[in-house]
Amino acid sequence: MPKPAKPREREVQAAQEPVRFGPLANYIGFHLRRAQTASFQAVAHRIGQADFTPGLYALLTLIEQNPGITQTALSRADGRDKSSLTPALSGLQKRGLIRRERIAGDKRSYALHLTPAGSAAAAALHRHAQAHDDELDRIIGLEHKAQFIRQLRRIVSALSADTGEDGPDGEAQP
Amino acid sequence: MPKPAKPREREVQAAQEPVRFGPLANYIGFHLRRAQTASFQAVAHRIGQADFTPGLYALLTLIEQNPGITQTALSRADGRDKSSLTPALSGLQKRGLIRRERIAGDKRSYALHLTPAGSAAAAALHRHAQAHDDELDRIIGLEHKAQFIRQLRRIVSALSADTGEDGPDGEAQP
DNA sequence: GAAAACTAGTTTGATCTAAAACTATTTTGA
DNA sequence: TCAAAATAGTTTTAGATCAAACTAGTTTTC
Repeated sequence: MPKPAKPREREVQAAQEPVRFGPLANYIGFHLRRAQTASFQAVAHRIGQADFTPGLYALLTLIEQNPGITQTALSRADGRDKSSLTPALSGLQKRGLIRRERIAGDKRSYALHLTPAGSAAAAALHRHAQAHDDELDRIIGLEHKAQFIRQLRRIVSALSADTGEDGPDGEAQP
Repeated sequence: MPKPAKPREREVQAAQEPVRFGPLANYIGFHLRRAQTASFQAVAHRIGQADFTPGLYALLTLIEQNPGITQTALSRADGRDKSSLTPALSGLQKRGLIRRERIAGDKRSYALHLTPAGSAAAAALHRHAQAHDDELDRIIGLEHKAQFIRQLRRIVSALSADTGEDGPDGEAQP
């Protein structure tokens, strides 16, 4: 990502610094995407050294918190399509971080577990994630954090209501 | 997106409704991604009939608001890498929605403009976008909207500070 | 007790994305 | 001035994502 480095004068208005956002400036969706992208990139750079992405971290954590979870339940919890999980989980398995066990009563589904290596990786990633979220906490302000997360969750549950999804209803605030 | 349809009892804890989110429950970044995904999908379904994506809509609007903008400036304003814009803009040009004019003083860059067809498409999309954002407004509450957007923008500008990006500083609230 | 409907997971196809390498041009600075 | 550094945009590469089609196994229903 190259620094913009003082752009020179131009006859074309738009090449200058001040860009007009028009209706986008008032759209929650637009700012949501920009904030998410920025956050994603920041974490990705933090944990990219260890060959992880924020998405893989979320999978490891959800499996850690819910040993034996199935892929479909994991997909719902993570808000990603189950077909997206297939290659991600294969990768984690190939790296020896998770196990997939057949469930006795149902030969269709797998029970997912972390391996010891997976637990270790998760522990290391938690530290990075915590550091990143501390930064976000500073940006948002701890006194606003609870409400901010509540608002984000409300968006998730309201917009995916028609798809029957459950919003993250875990333990909310410390 | 299939409805989950009342899951039956299982011996595996995790297949049940209540999924534990652990540290993720308190991570702004996690909820940010989930909210953004949900919002993106909702808009995509709305405007998908017309073969548009939220990303294409943002490009059209930014070009509409900043006639003659260059691709690099557009990339910065939209928060996406310029290489991502190349195919998107080629598509818009092929569909006759934008023009790319060589800039007199600089043979490297293009000045982007909407065609009349592009303006018409943008107008139609604005209606969809407005409808979607009205829904988000209801979810967040108009009395909280300004602060919510301010928080999202703070995340963008704080996290991309090292990359030299400018946060969206357009006209803020109505 | 089958046939039909449903569920779990994978495969395939189409998009979208960032990053790095590359070409062409412009600016800088010694 | 002219070589080096910087900038605009494209190409290439690799990876992620969803949706739909598919396979295999399970439940429902008549």
